[in-house]
Amino acid sequence: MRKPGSNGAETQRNLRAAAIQLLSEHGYGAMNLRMLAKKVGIQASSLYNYIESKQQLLYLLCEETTGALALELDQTLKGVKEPAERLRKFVAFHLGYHIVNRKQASVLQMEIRSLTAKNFQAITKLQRLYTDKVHRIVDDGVAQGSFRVADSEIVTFALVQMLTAVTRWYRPQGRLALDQLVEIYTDLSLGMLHADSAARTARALPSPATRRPRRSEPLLAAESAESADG
Amino acid sequence: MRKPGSNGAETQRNLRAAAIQLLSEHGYGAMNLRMLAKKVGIQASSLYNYIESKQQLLYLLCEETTGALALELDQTLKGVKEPAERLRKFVAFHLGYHIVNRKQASVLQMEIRSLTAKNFQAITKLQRLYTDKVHRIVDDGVAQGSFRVADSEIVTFALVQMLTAVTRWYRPQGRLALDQLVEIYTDLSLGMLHADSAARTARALPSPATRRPRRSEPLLAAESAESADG
Amino acid sequence: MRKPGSNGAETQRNLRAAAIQLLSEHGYGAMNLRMLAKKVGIQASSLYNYIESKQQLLYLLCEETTGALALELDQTLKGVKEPAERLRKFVAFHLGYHIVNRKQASVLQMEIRSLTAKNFQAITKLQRLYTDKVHRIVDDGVAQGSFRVADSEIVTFALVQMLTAVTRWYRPQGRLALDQLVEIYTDLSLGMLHADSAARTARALPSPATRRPRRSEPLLAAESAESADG
Amino acid sequence: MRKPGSNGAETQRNLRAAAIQLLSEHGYGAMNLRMLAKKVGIQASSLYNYIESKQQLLYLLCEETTGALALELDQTLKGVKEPAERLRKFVAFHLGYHIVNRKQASVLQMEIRSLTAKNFQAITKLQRLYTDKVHRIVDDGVAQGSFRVADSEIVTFALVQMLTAVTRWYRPQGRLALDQLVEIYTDLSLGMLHADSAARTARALPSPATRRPRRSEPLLAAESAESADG
DNA sequence: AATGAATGAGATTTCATTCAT
DNA sequence: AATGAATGAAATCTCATTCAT
Repeated sequence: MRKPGSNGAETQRNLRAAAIQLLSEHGYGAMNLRMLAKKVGIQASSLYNYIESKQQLLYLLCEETTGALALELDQTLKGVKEPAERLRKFVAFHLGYHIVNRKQASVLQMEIRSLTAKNFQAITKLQRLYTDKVHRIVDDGVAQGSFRVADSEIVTFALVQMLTAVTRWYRPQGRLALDQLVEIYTDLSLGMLHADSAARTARALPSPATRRPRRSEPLLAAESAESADG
Repeated sequence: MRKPGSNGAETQRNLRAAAIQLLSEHGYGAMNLRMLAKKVGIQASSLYNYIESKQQLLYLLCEETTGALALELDQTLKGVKEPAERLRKFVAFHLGYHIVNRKQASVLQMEIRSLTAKNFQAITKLQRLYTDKVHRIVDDGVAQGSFRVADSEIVTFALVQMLTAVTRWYRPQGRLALDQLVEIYTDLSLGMLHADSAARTARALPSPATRRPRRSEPLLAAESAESADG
Repeated sequence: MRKPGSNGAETQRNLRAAAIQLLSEHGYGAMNLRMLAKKVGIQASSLYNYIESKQQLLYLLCEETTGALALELDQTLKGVKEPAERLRKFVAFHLGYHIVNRKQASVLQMEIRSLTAKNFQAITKLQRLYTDKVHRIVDDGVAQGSFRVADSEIVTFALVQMLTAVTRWYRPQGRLALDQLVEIYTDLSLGMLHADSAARTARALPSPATRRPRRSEPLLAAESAESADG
Repeated sequence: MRKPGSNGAETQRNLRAAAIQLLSEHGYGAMNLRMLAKKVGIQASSLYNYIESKQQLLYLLCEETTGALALELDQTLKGVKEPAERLRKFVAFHLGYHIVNRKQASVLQMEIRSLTAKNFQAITKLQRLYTDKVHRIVDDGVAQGSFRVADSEIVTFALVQMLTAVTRWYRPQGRLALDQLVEIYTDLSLGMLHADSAARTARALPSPATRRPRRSEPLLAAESAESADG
C-alpha cells in the first residue's frame, strides 16, 4: 500500500531524527522499534524499508557522528598553525558540536556499548583517530613550550572527556550561552595544560562581574528530563 | 530444598559481586538473570530469595555506591580545613575510589539510565549531595583566594566528570600506577582552578624523568575488553 | 510506468523459469517473492502483473508439469501395442522427462505439500490419471503373460516412485549419460515385473565392459548442492 | 509458575511425539511453534525449556531417525552371512521400519531440505553411511554370483528409494498387511537384482490367490489425509 | 507494465517472574 | 533455601500483498 503523499526521502530523514531522539532519551535497550515507528508515523514493519536492523541503525548513527567529528575538526584546524590556537579551536569546536548536536553526541557516547563486538571495534577505532589528532596538538604545544603536562596521553583523555561530558548536563534553557561556555571551558583547558601567558592571551577571560546569572533556571539537568525539550 | 554447604549470607555476597561484574560488563539491558544465577551457582528462580526484582537489584547497587562515596568523602575530609588541601584529598579519594571500585562505579555511571523514573530521581538526588560537597570546596577556595574560576558550578561539574571518566579507560595492567595517576590528576585539577602557588606546593609535580613506564601495554582499553580481567 | 525494452511475454517466461529454479532450490516456504522478483529483474510488486498469488504460481507450475507428463506419455505410447514395448517406452519417457526437466519435476514432487487442500487434491487427481495409465500397462502385460507380479497396484507405485526418485540424486556432470541410465532402469523395471525373455530382448542389457565412466565425479549429489548448476 | 502435576520428562516425550506428527503432516515451514505448543498442552514460550530452537528440534529428530536406522540395521544383519539372506533381512527391516515409524521416516525424507546447510550435511553424511551398508550387500551378492546388476551404485539408490517411498502411500487401514508387503517388496527387490533361483527360494512368493483384497479401502492415501490417523 | 511506499499478520525467540514442590 | 516447570508479555524481524503514482 502507499499512503497518499508519502515520500521516501522524507521518511528517511524523519526516521534518523526520531532515532537520535529516542536513543538519547531511552538508550538502545529500552527503545523499541514500535516507539520509533510511532514517532515516524509508520508501522514498525515499514521501518525495514529504511534500515537493515536495529543494530545496524545504531551503528550507522554512531559512524556518522564519529565521521562528522573527524571531518569537521580537520576543517576547523585547516590553516591554523600555532598549537595554542589549534587547541582553542579544538575546544570551541568540540564543545560546540557536543552542545548543538548533543543528542547525537550522547548516543555515540552512551550507546556504543550496545554495539556488537565487531561494530564496537570499528567505532572505537574511528574515535581513536579523532583522539589522536588532539593528542598531537597537545604534544606539539609541549614540544614548543606553550604547554606543560605531566603525561600527554592522560591529559588528552581527561581533556576530551571533560569536554564531552557537557552532553550530560547541558540544557538549552540554562543559565549560560554557548559562547560563554566556550570561554569557560577554554580557560579550564588551558589551565589543565599549564599554558603560558602568551597562549592564554589570544582571547581574554571574561571578568566574572559582567556575567549576570539568571538564577531561576537550573544549570544541571537530570538526563531523563531532557525529553522535555525534544 | 537446601543445598548442602549453602549459606545465605555468602550467597548474598556472591550475588552482589556477580551482579556488579555482569552489569559493568554487559549493561543492565543485556544482562539477564540466568547469567547472573549461573555465575552465582544457583537457579534463576532462587535469585528471588535474595532480590525483589532486577530493577531493585540495580537500584540497591547504585544507592550503595552513591552512599559509600558520600560517606567516605566525609571521612576523608574530616579535620582538613584548607580548601586547597581539601581539594587535593577529594581528588585523591575520588580518583582512587573510581579506580579501585571501577566496576561498581561504572555501573553507577552508566546504568542509572536503566532505573525507573522514581529510582532514577532518588539516585540523582543523592549524587547531587555529593557534588555539592565538591562545589563547596571550590567556592571556599575561591572566597579565600586560593582558586580562581570563571564559574564555580561549571568547573565543579567539569572537575568531577573528568575524574569520574577514569573508569572509561583505566586498566589494571596499564602503564601507570595509582599514585602516579593521582599526582597527574591533582595537577590537572589545580590547573583548572588556577590554584595559586601555595596551593600547588603541598606536593610537588613529579619530574617526568622519575616516572618509569612499567610496561609497553596500552593505557587506553576498549571498554568491552575489560571483561578479561573480571 | 514501463521499462524500456520490457516485454510482457518474455518477462512471463523468465518468471516461470526463475520460479522453477528457486522453488527446486529452496522449497516453497523458503522462497520469497523478493528473491523471485530479483531473479526476474523486476520489483516484487510487479510480479502481481503476472501472477495472482504465490500459491497460484505454485499451483500452475504443478498443473503444467502434471499435464505435460500425461500428454507426452500419451504421445509416446501412441500406436505402440505390445505391453512390454509400452513399458519400455514409458520407462524411457518417464526417466528422460525427470532428468531433463528435473527441477520442474522435483517441484512437483516436493512442493505439492505446500498447496492448499483444494489445490492439492486437484493435482493428486491429475497425477492419479497418469499413474493409472502405467497401471494399465502392467495389468495388460500380466494378462498377456509377459509380466508376472504379486500385486499390480503396489508394483505400479513402486515402479513409478523408483523412476521418479532419480530427481533426488541425478547430476548433469555425473558418471552416466541419459541413455545409459535408461538402459539400467529399463532392466530394473523388467526385473521387477519378472518380464519374460521375449520382453527383455527388445534391447540387450549393455555389457558392463562397454560402459565407460566419464569422470571420477560422484554420482550422488547432495540436494542442496544442485544450486550450483542452476 | 508450575502447573500442578507437571512433569518434565513426560512433557519432553509428548513434545517429541507431537513434533513428529505435526512435521509429517504440515512440513517444517508450515508448522509453527504455537501449533506444537498447543498439541503439547503448554505455551509456546515454554517449549524453550525443552528445545534450543525450531531448527535444532528438526535436526535432532532427523539425527535420531538416521541413527536408529543404522543401528537397527546392524543388529538385524548381525550373524547373517549370505548376501541373499542379508538382502532379504534388509528389505524386511527397511520396509518395516518405514511403515511402523512412517511419520518419523517421512520427516527425515521430506524435511531434510529445511535443515541449515551445516545440519543438512551432517545428516546426509549419516544417511550415506546407511546406504553404503546396502551397497556392500549388493556388491557382495554380485561378487558371489547371486545377483546380477548393470550398475551396483544406481541399483542401490533405486532399491533404497523404492522401499523408502512406501511412506508416501501407506495407510494402516489399507488392503495389505505388513508381512504381505514385505513379501511383495522382497520379490521386487530380488527381481531388480536378477537374483538367482537359490536366492529366491528362501521364502516363496505367496500365491496371489491367497490374498483377499478388502476393496473398500483405498491403498493409496493422499498425504495430507494422513492426519486423520494421528 | 512497473514501482515505491507501506501494511498487518504472524513467526521465532527472550526474559523476568511465579508458584508448587 | 532451592528448584523445576511454566507463563505471558514483548521484541525483532519477515513477507505476501496492496495501492497510489
